[in-house]
Amino acid sequence: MSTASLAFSGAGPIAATTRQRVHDAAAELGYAGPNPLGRQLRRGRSGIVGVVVGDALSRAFRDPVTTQVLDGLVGHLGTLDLGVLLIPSASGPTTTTIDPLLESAAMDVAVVMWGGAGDSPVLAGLARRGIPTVLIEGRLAPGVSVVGIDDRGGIEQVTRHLLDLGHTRIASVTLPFDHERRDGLMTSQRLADPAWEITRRRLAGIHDAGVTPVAVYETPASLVEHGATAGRVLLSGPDRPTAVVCQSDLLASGVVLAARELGLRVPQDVSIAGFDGIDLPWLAPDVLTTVVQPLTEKGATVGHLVEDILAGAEPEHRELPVTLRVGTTTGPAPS
Amino acid sequence: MSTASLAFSGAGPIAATTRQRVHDAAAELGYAGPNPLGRQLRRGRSGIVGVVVGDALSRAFRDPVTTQVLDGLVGHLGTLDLGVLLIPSASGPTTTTIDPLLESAAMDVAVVMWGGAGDSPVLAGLARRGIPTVLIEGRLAPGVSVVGIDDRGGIEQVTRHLLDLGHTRIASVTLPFDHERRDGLMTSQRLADPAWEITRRRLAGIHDAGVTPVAVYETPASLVEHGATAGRVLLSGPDRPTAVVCQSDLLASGVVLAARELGLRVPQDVSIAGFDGIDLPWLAPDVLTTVVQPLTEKGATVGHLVEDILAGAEPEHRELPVTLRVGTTTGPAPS
DNA sequence: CGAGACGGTCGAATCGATTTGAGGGACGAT
DNA sequence: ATCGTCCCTCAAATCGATTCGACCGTCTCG
Repeated sequence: MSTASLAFSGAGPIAATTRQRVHDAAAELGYAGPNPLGRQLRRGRSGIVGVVVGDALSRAFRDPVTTQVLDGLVGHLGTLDLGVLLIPSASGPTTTTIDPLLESAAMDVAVVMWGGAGDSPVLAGLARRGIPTVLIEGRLAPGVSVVGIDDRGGIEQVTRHLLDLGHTRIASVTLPFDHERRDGLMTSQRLADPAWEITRRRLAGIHDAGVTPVAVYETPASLVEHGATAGRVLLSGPDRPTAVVCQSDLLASGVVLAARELGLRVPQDVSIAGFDGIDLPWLAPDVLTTVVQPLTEKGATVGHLVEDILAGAEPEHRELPVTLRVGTTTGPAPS
Repeated sequence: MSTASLAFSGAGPIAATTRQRVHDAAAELGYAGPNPLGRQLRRGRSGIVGVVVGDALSRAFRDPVTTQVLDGLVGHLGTLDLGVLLIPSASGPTTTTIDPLLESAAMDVAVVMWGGAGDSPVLAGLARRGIPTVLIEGRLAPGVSVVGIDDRGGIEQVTRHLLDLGHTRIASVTLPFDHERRDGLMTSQRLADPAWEITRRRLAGIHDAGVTPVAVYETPASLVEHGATAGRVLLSGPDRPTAVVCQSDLLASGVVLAARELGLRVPQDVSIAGFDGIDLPWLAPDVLTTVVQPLTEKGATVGHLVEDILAGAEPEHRELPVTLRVGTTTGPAPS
């Protein structure tokens, strides 16, 4: 029945009386409105954006960075009547198993958060299915859109801030280097070449400022507890660094907690800086010195790219700016 | 082409040579595999479970309770090849606007988190579309499945724990009473009847223990900062309570921070208890006394109910147990 | 040697909404 | 009064995979 379609969609010209008649009949027959599947098949569009979260959801969701970007994305997609389908991707060390959803779920566009390495089986799978992809914080690649930030420049900026304060013994706590997600001080060999782009760039930022970290600690995930572990190791050894540059705010918070635990005053005894600019209400009265990235806007930007792609635009790369926010956790180097 | 279907699905009997021939032809034509929309239409199933989050995503995701349940749910649904579609539902005070996704997205079952009141337009909309619904922590209603916990009993238990420690002046910090989400001390009038089931039940638990709170503070959301605000008010007034029972761990953490801020020792000067049993690594060295609910299992239980519903089972109600975990934030009442 | 059984292949109908194009009715204008 | 136009209604084709049933070839057993 084509008239019924018009009656519900309200698209074509239709008499009010006819529409009413259709609606009455529908109610009588217990018809609950158009079946979305039919519409989607006809349109050739599912109205669904798959969001591939490159980590166990439990862990990814504990990071406000992920959730805030997701919020910005959902917010923008909502205005376009696009839904977000959550696709976990447990990319274990050697696991090549791809979530079946990635293989078979209907989606018009895919968004990959924490894309990691460029050779990811996730990206390969999406490419094979011919699904346009937007990457968040990944390596630039042909055919996919990428939204990133100037994290290298941001880290350089915060490192210079520490140099200006007179620090010379600077350590760093990093995000995972690769899917192995090790926990511990870095060997110079492994240090050479992180497989994960984000870790590599943020590490490079320190060198851009002309600094070679006195120690580098790799954590298995951006979580407070891992930051605390790192902090205990870095701050209790001999030749304690006077400043610690962390690749995320959660890690930095952990280091702050470890410092407090060890009886060190922040920032008198040790300066600690983070990255991301998330809310840390429980760190009060301290305010973390950090590089603020526009998280919600990042999500919204991804949404815009998705919109453009659906409108037929070419893949594109966008880089968002970051700003240094000086808080109370960094101060002059102890003399 | 029906043979092609068989070749890809591998379901029916098919000769290896034919399958190979089909695959070759597919590769040559640039055919990327079966279109999920066709399959879904034919099957009459979309393979999608809509998850309605009853709050702004940014806020909901900041609460580990939500994300952990979601993780448990996604984990179980993943084994069933079901995808999770995120549906925000900005239920403002008087807002009746329903997210268009709720009206038009394809989903086989809906899960409503933080369902709130039973008269929710969300539930009404789902019922009208005839979509089976699983409610998390909502009011029992005919036709919908509900997964809940014995929070009333849990609160009673933790209140008795405080009574045993000799406390008599007990205050409470609550979740929102309704969509107004007020922030402040409760008037006895409003206190009478919280519209939101979860708040009502947890409040009732205190009374079950034979206690009438000396003060009740309503917060606009389960977040650390709101707990801190509540703590500052409750703990700085005259006739300071010696114990505070909070309806969530995040709220309790905020109260702990407020107490520290005011120079009060926990638990010597004031005992503080929470609810949920989430990880609070940054509260160290304190361990929150709290009522632990099995969050991941709760999500998995919802997943099971979804599975059963898709298999044709009737709506069902499940209640999960809670356990009291005594930490370092409660102690004998000051004399 | 013939008939039945079986494995494999293919055609056609189906799921449900959309959309195009044709047809019919009513009203206004000449 | 008749023609033209406009507005509405409706039939039919389409999107793509699935599935039932028909058909054909071969193999086996009597």
